[in-house]
Amino acid sequence: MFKNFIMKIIVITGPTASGKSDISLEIARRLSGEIISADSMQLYKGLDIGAAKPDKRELETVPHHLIDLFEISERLDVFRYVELADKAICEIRKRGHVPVIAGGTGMYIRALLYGLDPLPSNPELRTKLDAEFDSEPGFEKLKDLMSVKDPGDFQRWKQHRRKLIRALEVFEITGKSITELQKTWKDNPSLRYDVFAGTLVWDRDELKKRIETRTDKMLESGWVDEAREMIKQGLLQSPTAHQALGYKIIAEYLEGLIDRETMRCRIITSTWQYARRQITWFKNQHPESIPIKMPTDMEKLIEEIRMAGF
RNA sequence: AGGUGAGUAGCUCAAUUGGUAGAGCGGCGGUCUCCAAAACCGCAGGUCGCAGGUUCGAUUCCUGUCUCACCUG
Repeated sequence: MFKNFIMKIIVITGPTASGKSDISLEIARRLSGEIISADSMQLYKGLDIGAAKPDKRELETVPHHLIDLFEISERLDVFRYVELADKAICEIRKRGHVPVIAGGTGMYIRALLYGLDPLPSNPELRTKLDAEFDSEPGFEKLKDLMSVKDPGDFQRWKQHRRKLIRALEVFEITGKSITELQKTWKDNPSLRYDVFAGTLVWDRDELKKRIETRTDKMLESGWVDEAREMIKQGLLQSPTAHQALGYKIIAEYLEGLIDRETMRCRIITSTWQYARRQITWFKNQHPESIPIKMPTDMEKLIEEIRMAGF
């Protein structure tokens, strides 16, 4: 029959504020592509300014996917993202268009490209485990439990509450250690797609400046009001969306605990720390990706992508 | 001008009844398979305001000096 036909996709990643949206929009426009967001927070409705979603004009220029799909009260995870992205890629290819994955959530992108081992999960069990162990005193109990039940994983993650809870979840379902069930990704990095992947790379000081400028822009365009509204809707208590950067800091400002300048500085600092983690991630977890020095020559980049068969 | 207090890591502050100093935050590096804009691990920074004195030895005591804050006039 047909050989396993591997679909071609383009992936543009990079740290926050590196210009992924602009670059991918341009690529999509030129190569009749459609954009799939790879951003854990853009999936949520209402986090518009804070998640730096593309604006109306950009959304009209090129079709976008995996944006505004869920309420902030919903729980999301990598597995769910991969399902959605796979589906979106399929549909775009059916239309004869090129999927352009654009985003900074490295874990989602790596999982999409290299796949996830079929580790089981059970939402009810997980909720129960979280309630029991995801706290300071719970962590102590968890360590005691895991050290006898699953010593291997305990050794591996003994200081990492969340990973230990996940290990316990898998252990409860399968009776096996999660470490045993996971193939190490680096031993067998086989791609699920035929991909052209680029990581946007900036000079550090440049990127810092961009983060500052963008933060100011976000604040000017009403981020505080957006945050007030989302907090009212329960953002801070939400299972996943509460992790979105900045909102917790803005909450402190709204409560009068810090002044506006302090808020601004703290947002910039935590955004920078996030960017650094992303840089580390993309540097070490994505052998498929080539660095794209920014600012880049768009013509040359498009040419390069065309040469790769798009 | 006089009085009081403070001057210790980039920042906020500990400690040493005299034996050359720690923490948090920040910075830097890293980990990462179902909360990842998360969570976790590691590392590097200090001539202890400056100048003298006492002492085997001072960041710690004494004197002077500078800076800052507050108080009095």
